[in-house]
Amino acid sequence: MDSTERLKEKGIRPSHQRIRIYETLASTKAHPSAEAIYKELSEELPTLSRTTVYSTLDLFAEKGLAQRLALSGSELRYDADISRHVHFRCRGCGSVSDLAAVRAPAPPEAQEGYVVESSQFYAEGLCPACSSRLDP
Amino acid sequence: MDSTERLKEKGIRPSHQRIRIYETLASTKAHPSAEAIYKELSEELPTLSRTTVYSTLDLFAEKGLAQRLALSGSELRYDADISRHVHFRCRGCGSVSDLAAVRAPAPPEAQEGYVVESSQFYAEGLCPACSSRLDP
DNA sequence: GAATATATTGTACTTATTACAATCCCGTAT
DNA sequence: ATACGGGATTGTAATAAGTACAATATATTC
Repeated sequence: MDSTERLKEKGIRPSHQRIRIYETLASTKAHPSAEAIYKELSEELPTLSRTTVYSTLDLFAEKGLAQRLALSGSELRYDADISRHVHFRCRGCGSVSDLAAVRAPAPPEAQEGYVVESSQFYAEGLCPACSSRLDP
Repeated sequence: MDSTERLKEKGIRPSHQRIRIYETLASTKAHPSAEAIYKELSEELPTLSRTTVYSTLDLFAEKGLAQRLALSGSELRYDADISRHVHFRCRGCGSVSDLAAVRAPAPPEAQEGYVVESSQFYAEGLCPACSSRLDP
């Protein structure tokens, strides 16, 4: 299924900007921030505005087309892979990757009165490159 | 054990500011931000600086005296309860609470080359007050 | 008690994000 | 086809969280 269909399916009007933002997000495993996506697309779409990128990613997260990742780094990161998986943030280089070998916990059941809408499991530490660079 | 001992135990010099910041953090279940702690202590310690609060909380997190919580809200929150438990952020009022009934997952085992130093599991949605206010 | 190290303060700055008003663009009804 | 209306996009300005840094104060060691 192409990106246009994906957006429609989630009730999002598939404008050119939205399609390109989605495709950019979906084509990487780097878990980019809004700024990273903005930079990536700036050449191709010189009039693209930061505000559009921010609000579009926000919309994707609302509509369940992407995950919003709040990690200890400063900026929010996004992931077009909405399957349940564990994220890892390296405090050495700031990169965010998937811990594919780790089974992600199921979303918690709500306690009395709580409505759970999403959940996240993530770890922090050193990635292979940084641990060999900093540790030994 | 008193706060002074706790700080010493973790290799933190127990200055007056640090002790009061720790006690403030330990006396609440609200998971306050640096700013919230700063405001709370400002009356009592009029010369207290934001920078001190930020760097002290950072130090606590480094030394394992507190958990740093990165949630989808804008600011980092802190928790003096370092036991493994699940956090919940309400998108209605922004409050952060513990989901006591939910068993927190164990820290993930590192994949080849990764060094896992900490991990977090959290959920988002509506707290009891907001869900009855917004939903029905 | 002097010398040294560590902690705190205050200010300035950076960076991420949001607010908002103006403009643009697309789909539909005339 | 063309005009209308609403959502989408843009650009600028503002806010808010966090960090850098140099000066000062406080504590610790000799």
